[in-house]
This record gives sequence, structure tokens and C-alpha cells, in this order.
Amino acid sequence: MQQRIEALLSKYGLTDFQKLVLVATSSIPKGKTATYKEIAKRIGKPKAYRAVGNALAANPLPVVIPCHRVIKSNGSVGSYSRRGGAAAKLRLLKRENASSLKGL
DNA sequence: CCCGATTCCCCGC
DNA sequence: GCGGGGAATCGGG
Repeated sequence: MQQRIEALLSKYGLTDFQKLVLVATSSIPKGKTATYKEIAKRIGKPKAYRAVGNALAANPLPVVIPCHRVIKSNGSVGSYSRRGGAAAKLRLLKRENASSLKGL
């Protein structure tokens, strides 16, 4: 479970906050998406939405952590690993979960 | 010290 | 009611 992820992240040299965010992200239910704020709230820092994005940006396990499932509060995908990646992320979400996206 | 995958509030029309 | 801009906030290098 997520516990496995935390142990894995530990060897990546990440901090507690990083691991916390990544684990919370990996815990996102299938067929659904979570907002940065939701993740921040989940880890106990509802105001750390920005830090949450930072943690996801350092996500060393993109195969275990569906960072593409994490979007903005207004329904937009926000950004991704690199510029323009948002389009791929949106496409991925539509193909994987078809969640409540904004619609481009 | 500065920046970053964000969010919310206020103002104007 | 809608759109745009600025400030606030948290952590990491």
C-alpha cells in the first residue's frame, strides 16, 4: 500500500513533506482526480497548496504516483512536469478516468 | 533569499 | 454576473 511508497521515497532523499504529498497523491481513488488544495488539506496543511505542487514536481516515481491526477481547484489540469505538458496530462486523464475536467 | 505544478479576495464595468 | 490583477502562503535549494 502507500506505506510501500513512503519507504521507497525515503531512499530517494526526499523530505517528509515530499513523501507525504507523494503518498497522498498515490492514494487518489481511481477514476477521480484531486486538487492541490485537497492534497494539502489531506497532509494537514490546507494552505500549502503551493508546496504540494513543489512536492509533485519532485515526484521521483511517476509510475507509482499519478501526478497527472492532481489538478487545480477550478478544474484545470494546471501544469505538468514541463511546459505544455498540461495537454498530455489532460489527455491522459480523459483516457484514464474521464473525470470532471474543464474541457479544452 | 528567491522561485515554484496554486488559491482566494477585491475592484471595475 | 464576469474578467483581471495582486497578495498570501509553505517548502526546498
